[in-house]
Formats: sequence, C-alpha cells, structure tokens
Amino acid sequence: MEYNFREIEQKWQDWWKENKVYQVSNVSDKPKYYVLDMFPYPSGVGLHVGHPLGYVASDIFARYKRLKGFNVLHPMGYDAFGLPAEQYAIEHGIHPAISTQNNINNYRAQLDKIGFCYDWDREVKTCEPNYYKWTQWIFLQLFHSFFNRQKQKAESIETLIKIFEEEGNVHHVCPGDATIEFEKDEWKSYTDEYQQEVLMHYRLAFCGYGEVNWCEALGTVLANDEVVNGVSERGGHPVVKKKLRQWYLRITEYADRLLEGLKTVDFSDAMKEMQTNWIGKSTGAEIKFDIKNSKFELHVYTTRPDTIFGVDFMVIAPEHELVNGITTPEQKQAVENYITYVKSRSDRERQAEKKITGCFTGAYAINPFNKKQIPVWISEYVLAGYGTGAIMAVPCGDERDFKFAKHFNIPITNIIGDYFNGEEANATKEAKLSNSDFLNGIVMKDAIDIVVNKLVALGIGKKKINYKMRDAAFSRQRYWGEPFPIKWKNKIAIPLNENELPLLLPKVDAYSPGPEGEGPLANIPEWVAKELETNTMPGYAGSSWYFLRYMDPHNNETFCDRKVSDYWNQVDVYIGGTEHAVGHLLYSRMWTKALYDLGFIGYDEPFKKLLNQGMITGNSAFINMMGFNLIKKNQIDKPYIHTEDELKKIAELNNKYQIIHNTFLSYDLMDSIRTTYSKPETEEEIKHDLLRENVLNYLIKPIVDDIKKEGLLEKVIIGFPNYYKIHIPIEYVNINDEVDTERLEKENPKFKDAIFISSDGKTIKCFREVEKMSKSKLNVVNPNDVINKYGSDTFRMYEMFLGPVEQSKPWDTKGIEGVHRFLKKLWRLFFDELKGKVWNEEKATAEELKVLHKAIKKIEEDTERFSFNTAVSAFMVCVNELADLKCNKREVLEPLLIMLVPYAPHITEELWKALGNTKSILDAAYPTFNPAYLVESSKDYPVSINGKLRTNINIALYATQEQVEQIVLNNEVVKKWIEDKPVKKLIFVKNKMVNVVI
RNA sequence: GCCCAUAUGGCGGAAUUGGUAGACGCGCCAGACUCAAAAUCUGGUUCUCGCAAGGGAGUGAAGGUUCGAUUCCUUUUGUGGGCACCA
Repeated sequence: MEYNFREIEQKWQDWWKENKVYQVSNVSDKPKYYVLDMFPYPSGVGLHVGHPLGYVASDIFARYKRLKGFNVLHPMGYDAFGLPAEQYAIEHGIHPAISTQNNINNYRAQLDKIGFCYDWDREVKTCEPNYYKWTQWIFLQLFHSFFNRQKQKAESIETLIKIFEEEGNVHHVCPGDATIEFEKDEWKSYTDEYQQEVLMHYRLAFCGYGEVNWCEALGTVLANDEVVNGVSERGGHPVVKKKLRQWYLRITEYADRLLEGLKTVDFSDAMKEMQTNWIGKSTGAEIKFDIKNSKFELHVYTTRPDTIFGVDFMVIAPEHELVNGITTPEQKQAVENYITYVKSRSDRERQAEKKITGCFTGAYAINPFNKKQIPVWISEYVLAGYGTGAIMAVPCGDERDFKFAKHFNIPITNIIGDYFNGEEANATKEAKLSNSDFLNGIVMKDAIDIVVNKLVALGIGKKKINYKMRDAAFSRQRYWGEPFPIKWKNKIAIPLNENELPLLLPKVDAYSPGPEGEGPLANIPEWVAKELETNTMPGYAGSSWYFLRYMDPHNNETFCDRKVSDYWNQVDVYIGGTEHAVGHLLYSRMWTKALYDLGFIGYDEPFKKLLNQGMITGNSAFINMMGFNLIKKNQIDKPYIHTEDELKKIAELNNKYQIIHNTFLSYDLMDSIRTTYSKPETEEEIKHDLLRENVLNYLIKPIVDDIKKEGLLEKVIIGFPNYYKIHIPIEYVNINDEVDTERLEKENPKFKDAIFISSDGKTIKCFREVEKMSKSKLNVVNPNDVINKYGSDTFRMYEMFLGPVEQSKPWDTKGIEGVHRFLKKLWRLFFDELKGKVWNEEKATAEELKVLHKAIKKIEEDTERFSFNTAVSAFMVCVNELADLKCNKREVLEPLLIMLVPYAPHITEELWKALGNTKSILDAAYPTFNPAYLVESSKDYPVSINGKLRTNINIALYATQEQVEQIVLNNEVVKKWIEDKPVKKLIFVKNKMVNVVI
C-alpha cells in the first residue's frame, strides 16, 4: 500500500465537509478559544504561496487547541471593498461586485485545497449589504458620540447637548477647535445650524476638510501609491494637493487609551513600539510669538522650551494659514513660487528630501523674553499637520535646523557652550545654558520647567501634550465602498435612522469620478436628488470590526449579540502581517474601545495576542541583455560638426541599439564578457578572450553594418556595452537555473523569435534574486501547483518548515522533497509496499517510549510558542528514530498521529482510521507528556579550557562540584592542556558544561 | 529622512534563560540494491592546515562586558517592511 495523497486528501476533505466537522457552536461546556486570521483582500491574481503561511500557522494552532479540548472559533472571510476592483471596473467595464465575487470564488477554491478547518458557515464579506449595514450602523454610533475627556470615554452626543444647556462648554474643551468657548445661554441662543457645527467639532465621526492628491488630468483623487515622483502612475500627469470635504474619525481622542491598552495586550515589542511611535505622544510647550509690525501671532510647539534663547529663525509650513498674512510684498513672489513647488510634493518626499530648500517670508517674530527679532521662513520639512505647523529653529541643538542655517547663512547662537563645536548640532539636555539670559548656568533638562512656568505666568505660552497621530481620514472619493448613512440638508449632516439601513450602494454602469473631485456617486441623479453623501468609506471600515461579526454572522437584529460576544470575548490569537501595524490594528483597537464605551461589548481590546507572520518572498529569475551607445566622434577627439541629418540618424541608431532587443545572453557568459585580460597568458585566459571577442563581434556586427549603411563610419564610435537584466517567468526555469528556451519562445509572445546566446551553444542560464512575490515580477508560485504535485499535507508542513513564521523568507521548492519524504517515511511505519500492514499491537520498549515522549515534550512546547519549523523537525527526528528502532507499535504510533493532526490532517485521519478507529481523529485527546521516560543518570559534559572546547567527559548527574573537579582535572586531555599551569578557577554548571580557567 | 525588523555552511534554517555553533531538511560526494532508472537504504559533508592523530579560524563589520557571547552593550554596513487614500 502506497501513500496516495491525492486520493486520501480528497476523500477526507469531502468527508469533513459532509459531516460538518468544522461547524462551531456558540454554546459549549468547553473553554472557548478564538483563533483569527487577517482576512484577505481578494485580488484578481489569486493566492500565492506567501498568503497561506499565516493561515497554515493559525490552522495548526486552532486544530491543536481543539485537540486540547477547547471550543475553537476559527473563521474566514473577505475584505471585499477596495480600490483595485474599482480600477479593474474602469478598465474592463465589469462591475466590482462581479469581479470581486469571481475573485472570492477563486480564493475559496484555493483555500479549500489546503484543508483548513474554517467554519465556512460564518464567512463574512464586507461588501455585502447584510454586513455593511452594521458597518454603517457603527458609523452612526460614532457620529452620535463624543469623547468625554473627563471620563476618558465615549458618550452619547445627547449627554453633551445636556451639558451645553446646563453649563456651556467650559468643562469640555472643543477638540476640533479649541477657540470655541461658550456659556449655557450662548449655546441656547445659537442657530440650529451653528449648534450642529459646534457638535460636529465634538463627534467621534465628523466632517471636515483635508488635502488629497488631486490629478486634474484624470479628474480624480489618487492614492499615495498611485503617485510616483509627483506624477500619476497611470499616464504621468501632474498631481497637486487639493482640499476636499472629508469624513474623519477622532482617533486622537483615544491616543492615551490606545497607549495604555498596549500594556494589556500580548503584541511583540516591535509592534508596540511602532504603534507608540505612530501615536507619538510628547510633552512640551506651546509658545506665542508676536510678529513684528503685524497683528498676527505665531504659535509654536516645542519639546525643548529650554532652548528658547537659541532660536535663530522660525520655520513654518508652506501651507500655514499665516503665510499669506505675514509675507512682505518684496518676498511675495518668491514665497508663491516656493509654495507652488511644495504643492507638487508628497509628505514623504518632503521629509526624505536631503536638499535644503526654503524661502524667507520677510517677516520677523519677536522672542518674548529678549525681544530679539527672528526671521520667519517657510520650508517643506515642516509639515502643517504636526504640532502647530511651525517650529522654532535652534541650529546649535538640532541637526536639521543647523543645516538649514548653514545653507541660508543664518547666524547661529550657541547656548550650550563647549557642547557645540560649530561643525554639527548637539541635541544634548545635559549642557549648562549660556547666552540664555535668566537661564544662564542652568542645566537644560532643569530649565524646561522653569521656562514653561514663566511662559504661563506671562500668559505667552502653556504646557502642552502633543500627538503625532492625526485624526483618521475616513472617506474616499470612490464608488466601491460603504455609502455613508448621511444626508445633507442646508449644509447640515443628517444621519439616517437605523431602520433605513443598510443604505445600499447603487448599481452604476460607469465609475468615473464626479464633478469637483467628488466620488462617482455624485454622477447618479437619484442619489444626488436625495442629497445623500457622495463619499464612501475607506477600506479599513469593514475590517475594523469584522472579528465581532464572525461570532454572530447571521444576526439581523444587531451587529453581534452581547451574550455571544461575551462568550467568545477577545480574539485569543490574531495572525497577520506587520504591514498592518499602524493602520488596521490601530483602527480596530479604536472601534473596539468606542463600542466598549458605548456598552455594546464587554472588552476594550480586540486582540489578546498578536502574531506577525513574515512574507514569503519570490525567487525571481533574470536573464541578461546588452546594448551599445553610439558616441559622436567630436565628443572624443577633434571637433567635428555633425549635420542635422547625421544627428538624427545617430539618434535613431542609438534608439535601436541602446538595448539589443530580442537577444538574450546566458548568465554564465556575463562574467566572461565583463572581464578582460590585458595580457592573456594561460590557455584558459586565451580561450576566455576569444569567447568574449566572438560574442561582442556577433553583437556589434549589425551595428557596424548600419553605421556603414548610414554613412556614419568616420563620425561615430561604439561605446562600452550597457548591461541589462529582465525578468523571465520562473515556470520556464529549472532547478539548476537553466531556461527552457524552446517552451519560452513558443508560449510567451515577449520571447517570440528570440535569440539566445550561450557559451556552449546549448544551455541558457539565468540568475536569481529574491524579491517580493508579485505578478509583475513573474515570480508567483500558486499553492495549487505545489499541492497537485505533493499534496496539501506536504505543502502545509513545508510552509512551516521553511523557517520561523514571523520571518520573511524566500520561497524555494527545492526543499519540499524532504518534507514529502518524511510523510512517506511515516506511512511506511504503518504500511509496507510489499508486505502491506506492518503496524502491530506489541508492547513498546522503554527506548521507544523515550523517543515518543521526547517528541511530545518538544512538539507541544514548540506548538505553544508558535515555533512550527522546529516542531516539524522534531517530527522528523521522531520518525527517523522510530524507523531506526523498527518500531511499528500502535502504542507509540497512535499518540504520534494525534500530535501530527494540526500539521498534516489528511494523512493522520487516514492512518487513524486504518488503525481501526471509527471516530474522527480531529477530536482525539492530545497525548500527555510523562517525564519519567526521559530520566537520565549521567551526561556527556563538554569540558572547555579557557572557554575553548577540548573534550567531553561523561559524569553522573548527581556528582558534586568537588567530584566533578577531581574527575575533570584527572582527565588526560585536560591534563595535557593545563600542562603545569595553575588552575585559577573551575566553573561547573550542572547539566550544562565545565570550564577550566588557567 | 523617520520608525521597526533582520544578517549563522553551497541553500532554508537550529541553538527556548549567556554554557558543546551548524539540529532538521535541501543540495553535493561516496557506496548498497537494480540489466538500467526511479524509489529506498548506508556513510560523509562549515572553512582551513595535516596521510593521520590533532591544530587554527568561524555566526554582516569594528570595538566592549564576561571564566564563557549567535545571544548583552556601543558604533557601523547591507537587506526587508511601514510612513496616514494599496490592502
């Protein structure tokens, strides 16, 4: 009986489906466990081998927990709204709903092949009305809420209105606009319109204005990754910033809670650090500066008020509201030019730019303490969104300010004495201040509070806590997203009633953007007639709460019954990529906190533990191409004036030969071509040079012919070769990096009639590089192909065996044979090809039980700590050892099978049934480790002399330090190394090692 | 530019708390079985000097702490991810 994985896997997948073995109930006596994957966006390309890495890991863990007696919730669904589907619709005229469903079907077929234990009855798709109804509903809850800073929690906006009626907003500073202040009578006197405007500044979901990437030529707003080097990726049109009405979530109000919550969750330190940095809480001061000869005041946020006397200039963001008002007439033109430049730049470009740019506004701020006049500049490195959009620049203490000052010749004041060397800034807090008026002689870190207190006393500043995090932009000018349940009447946002939900996304035939940067919904007359909001929600709306819907996916009364969410509680393990570190993971944490505050769920952190899976990168294949540039002769020696006609011809030829199209060079040739010997001596070198010459002559000949034909013989020369590499599809490359050129030419139009040059006239070699797996890089590996060849059990185990789940690693099919061989070897412990059944009912020996229990210990520990790669190798060790012992005993094999279920569910179910079990192995009890089988009486101690390993000595485990010393020092090898030198110390660590120090 | 991660044989990786560097697998070499191949099995495989016994070097680089460092600290280089409208 052979291991026929194709038959086995299909059989059990069908059986599991028929018997609904993965259906999970919300009612159970068992303890609950919730294992969640980050659900995928169903792209048109389908899954590649990188996607299932996390899914296999979570599947193993879910199955493991089930064997351990838990009621395990392990669902899957689709994050189905998104930009790519809409772009596809624009290009191909297929409705996103249809292409998305097609993609989902494709994903599902792929996922099913891998044998996951998802309860598919709980599947959610964010683009379905019965799902997004509740996304809209939660949005309304956020809209109807504000964040009560005194209680540090969200509350109903009705509560706030009551407060306003009773005491105005004196105890509730307006988070959207701190300048709004009113008493109760004032509130009552406000028009309804103004009251609503004020409330909008408090709501957790609110409307405001924000900048977007606007592409006039495409008439649309572009995502950041659709903008490359300041122009649109499609078409290369200019992109500028444009202010549009946008919805936001007031996530900044939750900044402190989000920080606090990190202490209660089990995320990696790196993840916590990333989120902490993203929130970017800092303590400092806001300082008011008067502007000379002007009514304006400049507010600056700084974390270093102690450096106030070192301020040599101010930099404000080019889009700062004061720029217009304070710029002097002389500087107006220069400032306008500079702003035009900045408008074309993305925030990221602005921060990454090394070139120092800026423009003086002509205005001067006045240092409130010494009345010094400080020039006010604008520069792209100051962003409007951070702090007050203005900084006080202290060149002696900040590198960026220092370089700016040097570049524009602004005199630098040194306030830190010897700490500043004039060559580079020093951000120390330890220096004693000088040139600092009343702060002279005070250590900087102590001066901070002194300055703040003085600022407060003088009424020109205050202590301030600042966050780098901004409120989350929550609207898109797109079609394929959740419509907002909002109507606009007289510029007032009117929420729909709950009974009007879901507000269905209307069917459309065209997806082009609406007028004035509005979304496609603005093109639908009925939609506009109803005065409905034309923006839609962003991709992360649906994903911010989906883990709750899985618990109660068919509920039509509420998003998730409170009793059910109380039972399942938090997600116990959440597995997904780090790329979501500061997006999805912060948003879903915020939504959870808001839902908790409003009493809809019983916990305020969604994910108890987070495991980050690494990427599986592709192993791209490249082939070389070459080309030559023609160099006009006058660039080299004597001046020669080319005629117009000649110049045109040269340009044409250059165009033709810069890359010699359709001619590809084997990789092993490239080394030869790139090296030359000035004096070839050995036979090899002569051969090498000959080969090189042949290739080059071959390539150059047609160029020379063309040069002659065009009559340019004396007028140009051929320059050094250019080298290029291009991707070739990896399916045409074998394990030895040899290209199947015949098939490639036949099947791939890009390589039709291609010429391949090799060193031996036969083999064309390519070279490999590790890159992200993507369609454009022609390096995608489809899991189905692997499964067809080796089966899903092999695939699952190999994905794990590749390395730690958290780490990125390249996909390489080479090693998969080893895992497959392991499963075959396991099979042979049960069945022999010729003899058939070989397993038996004999009693296991102590040695065999030791092998088994060693494996139980190791595999259980490794699975618990998500070290699946080492668990796989422990299985291999165990099977190797059992094979060596010729152990075919049920007593040993059965527990081994149960342990293997999470990793290879199909083969284990088959063998389990073959052993005569009638019930599924999925609910078997996990074997219990018994340490008694592993007890040892002695150990081979490694013995080092001065830290260098010299020998091993077997010593009883109960030996005392004195006994060990005696044994070790009398050992021949040890004696030899000690010679006659005195032993300074002998280090003995029980059960570990011995080190003799001489 | 800023934040985070990461670097170990020909390759993927192991070494869980500072204690035998290279488990396990791939690949490669040699052998067995076979008419032959596949499959399977046995042995070897970090580099280097040496016939061998046995030395020496070695975890991106440079320093440091320690009896002992892949592991901790400082500096530095390469690579990958994120940076607010890809998901």
